[in-house]
Amino acid sequence: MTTQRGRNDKRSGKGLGKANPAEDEAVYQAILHALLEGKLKAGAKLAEPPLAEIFGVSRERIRKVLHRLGAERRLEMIPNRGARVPRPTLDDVRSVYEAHRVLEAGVLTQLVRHVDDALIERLNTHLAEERAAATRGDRAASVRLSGAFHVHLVEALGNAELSRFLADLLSRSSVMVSVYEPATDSICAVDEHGAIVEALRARDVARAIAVSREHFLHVESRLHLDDDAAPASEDLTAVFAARRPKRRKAR
Amino acid sequence: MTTQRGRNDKRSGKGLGKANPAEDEAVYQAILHALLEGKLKAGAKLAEPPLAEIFGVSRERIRKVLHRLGAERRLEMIPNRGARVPRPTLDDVRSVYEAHRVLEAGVLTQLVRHVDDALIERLNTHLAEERAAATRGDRAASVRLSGAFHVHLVEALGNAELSRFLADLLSRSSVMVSVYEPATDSICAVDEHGAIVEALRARDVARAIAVSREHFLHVESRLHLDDDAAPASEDLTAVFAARRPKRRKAR
DNA sequence: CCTCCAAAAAATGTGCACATTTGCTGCGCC
DNA sequence: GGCGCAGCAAATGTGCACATTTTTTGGAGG
Repeated sequence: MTTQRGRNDKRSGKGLGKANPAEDEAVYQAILHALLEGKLKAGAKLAEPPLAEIFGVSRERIRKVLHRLGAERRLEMIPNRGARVPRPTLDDVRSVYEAHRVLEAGVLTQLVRHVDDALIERLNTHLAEERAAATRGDRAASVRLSGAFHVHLVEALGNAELSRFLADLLSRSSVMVSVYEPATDSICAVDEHGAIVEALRARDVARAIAVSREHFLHVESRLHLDDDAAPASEDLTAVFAARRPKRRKAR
Repeated sequence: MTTQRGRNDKRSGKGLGKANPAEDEAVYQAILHALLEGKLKAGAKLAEPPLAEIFGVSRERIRKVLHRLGAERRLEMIPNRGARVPRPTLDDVRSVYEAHRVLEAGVLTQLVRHVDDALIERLNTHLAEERAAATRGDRAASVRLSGAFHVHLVEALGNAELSRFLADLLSRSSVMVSVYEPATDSICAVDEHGAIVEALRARDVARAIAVSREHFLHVESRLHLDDDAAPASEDLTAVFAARRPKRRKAR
């Protein structure tokens, strides 16, 4: 039976089985970036054919990336119905913040056992950067440095698992910012970060945790549903503009 | 160039695009189970063709599952070189245990704020089960219940993110047990679990964390490299025996 | 005008045939 | 006898042609 199919075609092996891992990564990074930057609307559908066209790669390439993002819980995959940008509920967001808060409590508990002057100094250097960014009104840098502070804390433990958890939480919460925008420009207050460092320096676990807890509750309380605030584009072509040559015959 | 492909063949659409999500899941679960049970040797290669033959599914099916397990860091994927069972170093194991310890410290900190009689009662019920299993010498149940205790703790917070982190850590550590066997049958001592519950009941954060910490350090100290202790089978056919009919022509 | 249903269109899922790469074996050469 | 390299076998990676869904469309009936 097996239908000896007649060696149908075989284009001049141009870019066929060409192993190009970098291309996968490029598409992955592009979509991930768009997600993290909040350029994609919350419930938006990410269909394979258009993306394949936009990036100029095969549909399978796109498919693989989409499923990967789904496995990382960055996209919502529904069998036979494709990928969508998740639309987190307010409880989902609170859940992420709470997880971060709980995790940091554990980190601080462990950290007071290992504080040394070098660590305090590194943290203070970071605080100075944060203050500088806040002073000159650089909002983008402030957001970035604010998250980086917590990363510094967990990385001080040198535990890859914990660092990964935090990175996971942070990336998830940055996606959510596009929906539940944390108010105006009042990101993590630098003072609160400073208070954490101060408590660490004093080896005062209870106070460090208390400050950290207040800090997070403070941020959480600012969450509010900001429906129309997200101008995230609807059509994918605009979002991923100029990512790939999009091989048209012209040119 | 564009290769007018000549509609080569088309077998009698037997079971071609047959959507069968359950089959993916079955293969995934089978391999995951073998991994968690420690039935797979530490550095073993998991090649696609043999697995496809064993499970009686297409190679793509296997491939997808393998990559998924790789994304979950349960398998070590090397481009163009396939999947291998990871060979964790002693530091890797310590890292997992430390992460668990830190995480639980945070969980306990948060938990003392929400303890109520119902929770204490549930935990005590669980402790009774653990003691019963220990008394009747049921090692399998003891191991399972011992892990379940920590799951109970984190689930008491009702935070999906944190629960997922713990599940991740637990599944990772159970794989490692096959290499660094935690001594004889001295798993988590029930007494230490009881002491945690007792501290919780008393709303004594510091003591709960201290006990938990001691508990984990206790377990960690028992880790040792047990080279020859793992009789994990080498050939895959034996490991996955009788999983799938392995459709031979003979009915 | 809305609802419901059938047919068409589009999108997702999967097996297969290759291309490419890796691993291995054996033969020649130093 | 060992070392290196050419050739071969096996395994991985990828595009493509379908099958199978899902979604949209269009029209008949209430």
